[in-house]
Amino acid sequence: MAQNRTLNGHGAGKALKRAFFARSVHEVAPDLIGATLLVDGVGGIIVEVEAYHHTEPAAHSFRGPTPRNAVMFGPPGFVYVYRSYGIHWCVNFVCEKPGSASAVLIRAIEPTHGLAAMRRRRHLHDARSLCSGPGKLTEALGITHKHNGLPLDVPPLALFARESKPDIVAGVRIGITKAVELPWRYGLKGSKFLSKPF
DNA sequence: CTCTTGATCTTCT
DNA sequence: GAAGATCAAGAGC
Repeated sequence: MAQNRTLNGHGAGKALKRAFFARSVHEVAPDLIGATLLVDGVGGIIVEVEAYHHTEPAAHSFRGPTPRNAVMFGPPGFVYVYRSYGIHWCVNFVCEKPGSASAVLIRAIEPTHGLAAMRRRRHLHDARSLCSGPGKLTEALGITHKHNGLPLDVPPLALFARESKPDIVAGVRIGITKAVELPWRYGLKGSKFLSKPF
């Protein structure tokens, strides 16, 4: 409702607490489309995500715990940040329950808050290119290994619910070579801020 | 527009 | 030694 806009000052719904993630990753992933993610006040609307689960070989948790993926095996509502291809950072939200090792990879965001900071970090001006990919959005929001294991409902992280259910599209996940047939990628229909079209 | 390649960390073989 | 939940730049069409 409009009152929430003035209450939280972010133009989005109420703050999401970590309990939001204590259910199936396949329910959480589409429910995150339209939510607003902020890191120190910088971020925007989540428009693309992918679900991963330890029972499926594309997941980092498939072969059991390692120093890198330890957070995935912990409680829901925390962030798992990993190094991708030696150069980028990617951010996931842990779901379900301890040991279930499921998470949602955040793949694209529509920038709405702190555009100047994002442009400075990305050395780019075009809003459509600031957060249109998992490695791009972490750079724009300033997410690094220092954020690995932090709870999503405590500063510097903040998440706000969408105010109405958007049209969501699903498809196969991007950039993987195992379990390629699973349609576990979700996006905001018609968004111009996706990493790739559906 | 598409295709190729370099960057170089973590895990697995 | 090789592959991987990526990105940007350069070549070619």
